[in-house]
Amino acid sequence: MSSTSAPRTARELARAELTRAILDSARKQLAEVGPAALSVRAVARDLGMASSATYRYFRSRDDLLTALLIESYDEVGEAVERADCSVTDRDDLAGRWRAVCHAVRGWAVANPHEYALLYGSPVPGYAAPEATVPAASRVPLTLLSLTHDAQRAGRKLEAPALPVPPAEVDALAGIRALTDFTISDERLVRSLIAWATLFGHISLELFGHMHRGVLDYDTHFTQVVDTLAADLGLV
Amino acid sequence: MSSTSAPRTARELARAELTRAILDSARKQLAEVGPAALSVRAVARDLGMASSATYRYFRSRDDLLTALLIESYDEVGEAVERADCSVTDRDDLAGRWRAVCHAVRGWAVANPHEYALLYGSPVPGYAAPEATVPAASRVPLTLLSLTHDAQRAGRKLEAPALPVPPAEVDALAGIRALTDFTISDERLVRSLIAWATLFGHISLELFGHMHRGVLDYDTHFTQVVDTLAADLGLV
DNA sequence: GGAAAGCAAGAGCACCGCTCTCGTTTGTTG
DNA sequence: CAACAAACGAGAGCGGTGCTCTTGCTTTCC
Repeated sequence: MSSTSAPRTARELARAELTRAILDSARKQLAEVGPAALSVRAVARDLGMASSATYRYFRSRDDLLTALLIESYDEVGEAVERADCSVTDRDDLAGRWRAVCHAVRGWAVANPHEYALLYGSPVPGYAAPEATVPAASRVPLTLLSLTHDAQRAGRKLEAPALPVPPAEVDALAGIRALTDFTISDERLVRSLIAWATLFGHISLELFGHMHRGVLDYDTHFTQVVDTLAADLGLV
Repeated sequence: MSSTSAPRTARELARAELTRAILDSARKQLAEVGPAALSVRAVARDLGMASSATYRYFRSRDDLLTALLIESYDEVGEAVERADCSVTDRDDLAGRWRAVCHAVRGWAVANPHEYALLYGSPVPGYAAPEATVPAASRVPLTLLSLTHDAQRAGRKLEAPALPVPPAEVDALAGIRALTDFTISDERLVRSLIAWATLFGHISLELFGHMHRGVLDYDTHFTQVVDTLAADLGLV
């Protein structure tokens, strides 16, 4: 991308600082009012500048949202990677799985609007640009590499593994192209299911669909995560 | 709620008709531009009336969205219930499960904006009123009653069932209060997991998180649904 | 028949994203 | 050092939004 070198001139330095200030203010507003109500004018007001001036730093509101999107993806991605690394016994796959899953949900609960921005309905006609892909991939890649470790450790899937027909193998070719390690078809399917379960659960919880059905989200989430760990043979 | 009786006077009839027309136009716009871009003024334009006049029928844009929310919930709920009933062999639990799951996804793919309205990020500060609960419950209740049938038929869960601690039993008391039948704790947990997996998968797919990873959504979804059926012992 | 309620329409308020212009500041180059 | 070009901030303005208020008209009901 553009010049990522350190700002030499005073102007470049001021630009970097103001860009950061806009992002911080936008991030604050995002956390308070949510993505849909994020207003460029309000950000400008917060910073004491004319709203038109902000357009020198972000070409549009969508561009600003994209920047926040990447920041948030990286934030949750880093939280998840750190949670994984925090488990000193690398062979404690179930422990790592639990740490990772609870890191995702912990971040989501602490930053519900950011989570909604990442995993909720996409904004109007806006399609996330390719630039977001690397940041967005951090969490799924962490999950996949964990199940790959389980395969290397010789753990067997405990949940029933259906035969994977050739069509399904083809359908999953994209993932194999994105990863450098090789997972068995059955384990890959199970991993994707766990991925969907994880985010499905968090979305259902955060978006209010478990209201009055599940009374204690923490407890139930723990049960779900443990069950997934058992399915994946991580225990 | 308000008078649900047939309109007697000409005025009441006109009111019912116009309410319907507003809903239809709004629904059309919802499908075209999505919930966030739905505009009261555009609806009024479409109907050739002043925007202020629509406020006699819906107190606010959120009220209009709520009405669309309920309609959509009922639509997908009915699609799911019909899919279940369409399986003549009531003992073919796996077939019913497949029909139900594919009905949910089929509706979602055909009505992505409506799906986003229901299961995506909630709109700004808006909380779905209690009036939406019955309609919203139709799909999960269908899923639950299906697994309940499996229990009555003596099917055994095939995926590993972790012991359900008392705290988790308490956490799930809300669901038991909403249903009249009794499912074992283990089966209830598995059902909730399947529920989360189902909607998690559809959300990940529709919201673009499987982009370039999964190449054939239909095939993969089928694999997921079949796997869930096996887990639940429906085969 | 007349009061009361329901109604459509228009003007208007405060806000939004975004663009354009204008005068100023900054950096570069001859 | 001077001159030019690029970047910048501020302001006005456009077309759009949700929503309210007032003003008349129509329908309903007593």
